[in-house]
Amino acid sequence: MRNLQPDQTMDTRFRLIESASEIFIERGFKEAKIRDIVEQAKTNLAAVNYHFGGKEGLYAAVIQHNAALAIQDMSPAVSEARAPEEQMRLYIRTFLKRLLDDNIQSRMSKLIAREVVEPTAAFNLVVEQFAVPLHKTLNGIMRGILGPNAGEESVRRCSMSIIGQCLYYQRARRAVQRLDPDFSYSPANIERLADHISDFSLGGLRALAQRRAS
Amino acid sequence: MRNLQPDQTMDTRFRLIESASEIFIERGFKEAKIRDIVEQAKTNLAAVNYHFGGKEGLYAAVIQHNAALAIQDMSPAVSEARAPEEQMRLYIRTFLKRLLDDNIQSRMSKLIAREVVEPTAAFNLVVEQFAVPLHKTLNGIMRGILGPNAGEESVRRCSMSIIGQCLYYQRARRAVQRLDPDFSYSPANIERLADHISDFSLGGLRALAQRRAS
DNA sequence: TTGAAATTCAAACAACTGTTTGATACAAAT
DNA sequence: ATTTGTATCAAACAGTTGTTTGAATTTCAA
Repeated sequence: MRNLQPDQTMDTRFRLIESASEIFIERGFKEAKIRDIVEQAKTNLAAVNYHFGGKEGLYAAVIQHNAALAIQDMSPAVSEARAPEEQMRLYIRTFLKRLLDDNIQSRMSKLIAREVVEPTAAFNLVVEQFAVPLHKTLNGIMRGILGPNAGEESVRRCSMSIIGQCLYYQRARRAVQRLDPDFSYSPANIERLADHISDFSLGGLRALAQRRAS
Repeated sequence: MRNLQPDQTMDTRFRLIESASEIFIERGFKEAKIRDIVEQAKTNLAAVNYHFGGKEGLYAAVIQHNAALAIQDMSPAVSEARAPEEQMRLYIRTFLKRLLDDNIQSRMSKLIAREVVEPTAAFNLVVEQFAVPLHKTLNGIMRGILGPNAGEESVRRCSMSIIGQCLYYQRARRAVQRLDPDFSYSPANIERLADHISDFSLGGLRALAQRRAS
């Protein structure tokens, strides 16, 4: 049974979750090797099975841990800004930053992105609990721009057009670097990229809204 | 040494390349198991090493073989249509179809898409020889719509916005199905999806072109 | 037909990787 | 101090997977 005193036990658990978070995010569930995780956590190979029952248990703990860290500001994009156009800009900037920066707060977004593109046993949990709400938020913003007459189908496809653009820059990093040698993943350039995706998408949305109006 | 007569040798080589094409495309290089490939090819485990020198050699042969099959109509989008807007529609429809249909002709596009998202040892070859030309074609179309005053950077980002949308529907299939239960990967719906991406992107491009003009 | 080269095959090999084991160390409680 | 439960560790285990081996078979030219 688990012991919550601040002793070595908790330290090992914590160190394991920390290094596992990094390695799962970097390489994905299948390619992440337990031996690499325990080495980085400065503990023994058997520790994963002892504390988490196995690799899958560790992965579940990683999701739970990072969900708790991110839950506070998971969807901050909507409430603050007023016009849906500004909500969208904020949503895109926030999402893209999380996919591409190094913050601990952003880990859950990266885990979700992984599950979306290469599902594991935790797919249903992660999508149901995190991806669906995020998507619903974006759908709401899309509807705000497209207007009340837009069909649900059109709304969802616009959301996916935006998500798709953002994910591309995360998943296809090496190809991006080759196809656009000037491109940099610096914070400043990520801002500029978010602006491009926002401008591009806003143009697309307005065109769709207009077409529907005619 | 290789013998080109139409005997059992060539049959085995051919069957191996065929089943390997399917399995590499379906699961990716790392997850494709030689034992599955040889079983589907109805031959022995050692055949891969005998005929191709190893898994990597087989993968290289798969790329070469499918490149030869697709080379004839790799970039047919540009020449036929006149207006760049129509070129773009055709490009998107063709690319999306190839990513999502079951044609043998489309295999090379799927292999390229895999390399873009999860590079293997063949990344440089594949990107240099196939992805770069495809991208240049699309860049040309983008420039046709954006006008001569658009910066190279803007052109490239628009290309990537389009590619990103298309790749999303291929790579995130399971998430798409969950987030949009009505969505179907039927040929008819793929056409409609291509229309959406085209409309959305055309709106974005026109907005960018206009902003530049002002 | 015969013999050499090419091909196929079952088996073994070797490296990798998640899991289990049994011994040891440590902590807190009686 | 002894006991008990917890934690750590090195080692072994078991399954998977790419590769190699050596014998058997087939092919084909002389």
